[in-house]
Amino acid sequence: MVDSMDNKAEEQGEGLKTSGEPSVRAPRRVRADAQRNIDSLLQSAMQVFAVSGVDAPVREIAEKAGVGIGTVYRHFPERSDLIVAVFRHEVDACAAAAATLASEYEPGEALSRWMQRYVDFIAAKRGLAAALHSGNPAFDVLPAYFQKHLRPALQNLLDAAAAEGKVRTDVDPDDLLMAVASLSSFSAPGDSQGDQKRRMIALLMDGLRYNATAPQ
Amino acid sequence: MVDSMDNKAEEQGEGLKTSGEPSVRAPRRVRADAQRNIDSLLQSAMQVFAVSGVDAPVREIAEKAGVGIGTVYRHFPERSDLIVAVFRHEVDACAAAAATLASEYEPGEALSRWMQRYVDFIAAKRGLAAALHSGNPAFDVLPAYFQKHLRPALQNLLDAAAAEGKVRTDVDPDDLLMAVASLSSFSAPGDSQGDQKRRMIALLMDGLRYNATAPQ
DNA sequence: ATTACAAGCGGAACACCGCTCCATATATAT
DNA sequence: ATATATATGGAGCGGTGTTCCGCTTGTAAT
Repeated sequence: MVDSMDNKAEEQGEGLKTSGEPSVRAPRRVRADAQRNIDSLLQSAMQVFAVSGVDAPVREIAEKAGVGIGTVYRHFPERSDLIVAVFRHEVDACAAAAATLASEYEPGEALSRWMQRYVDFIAAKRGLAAALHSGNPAFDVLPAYFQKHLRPALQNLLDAAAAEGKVRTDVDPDDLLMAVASLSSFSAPGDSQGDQKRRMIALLMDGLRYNATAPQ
Repeated sequence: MVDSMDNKAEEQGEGLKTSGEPSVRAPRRVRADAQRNIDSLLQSAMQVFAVSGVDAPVREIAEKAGVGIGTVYRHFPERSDLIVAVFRHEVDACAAAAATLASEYEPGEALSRWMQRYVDFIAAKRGLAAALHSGNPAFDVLPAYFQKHLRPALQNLLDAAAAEGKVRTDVDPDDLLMAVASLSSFSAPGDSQGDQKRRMIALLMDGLRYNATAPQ
């Protein structure tokens, strides 16, 4: 019952910014108007979640997208499905940013910039992280998705930077992702502006550069 | 409006297991039957939260306690007040365990056992930790309460252990509390039984013993 | 172009939630 | 025994997630 949501429309949610492929596979899977509504819903959900948090009412999202409630539940049978879909979408965007940055900057700089991108991503997902650990089994699949997509992205950046001797070669991307995510959560009481977090993450990045093979 | 909940009944919730004092201060503050209901509510809430998580409906708690919904809201004006009260209660219990253990075991052993107690406490509060970071300002007071009560408890254990040279003297109790709590959250996907967590915490404790002044 | 129909749609309705309100009941001081 | 401040219970309110189903529409075969 939980696993039976594979052929859902979530994967079809292209066209938001990375509409590379026309998203056609099987002969006419989803109707054009339906696809339009799905895109619109993901757009609206992303914005509403960002503003009002993941507890925002479904009706609000439906209204903003200009569709009825029934339409929402046709494509996302449960509220959590919408959340998961948005989360995946943003993970994809963050992973895609790695390739973009790698082509625009030299390896060390690309790595730095992507880490900042990643930190922003985690920070923005504060409310969602709470939902993640709320015991709802619907979110159990997210950590795996998280790791599966973000790990290779970071791996590439690390390899490129390591090839130039900018960073060490013995760091596990998973550890780095987890460590940064972990540091980004659990803020101390007096850390109002997140300064402590920033410092801790900066330190972590310095540790990454420690003992690199060559200064240049 | 948020700050005006000071003279609430939460503090009166004695008699659960540590009914040392009769909890009388001002001449007849709460009626006896009311006190009984408050205790019963805290008991029920603790059990229900443990079983069904902090999202459990208030009606269920009221029913289990054998009181009406109105009674719940008389003593705990908002749902979050009940959660806060239960949380404080369990923090108190955990802090109290420090003194008990200190009197029953030698310092090193007492410290070890209390850390295990603390880990259990954090693990059990998984759902609550999610609520904690959900942005609800009602929970803003909890980290302070957490630190204020648990810190001295741990400090005493550390001092006693340090006096016997069992542990280092340069560890900040807050850092230790935060580190363990942080490690207990954010479980990795493949860490089903929490083995990784246990290992990481054990390592942390070893670090605590590293460079202690004397082997005996 | 017409047609047939699966796919999609909207929103009333339902169950359940947190919370309010107030007529009623009761513990306590006198 | 009486007075009254205090406490109680639950119907009811507004809001939520989710279901259901009659109606609409895109699509493909004709």
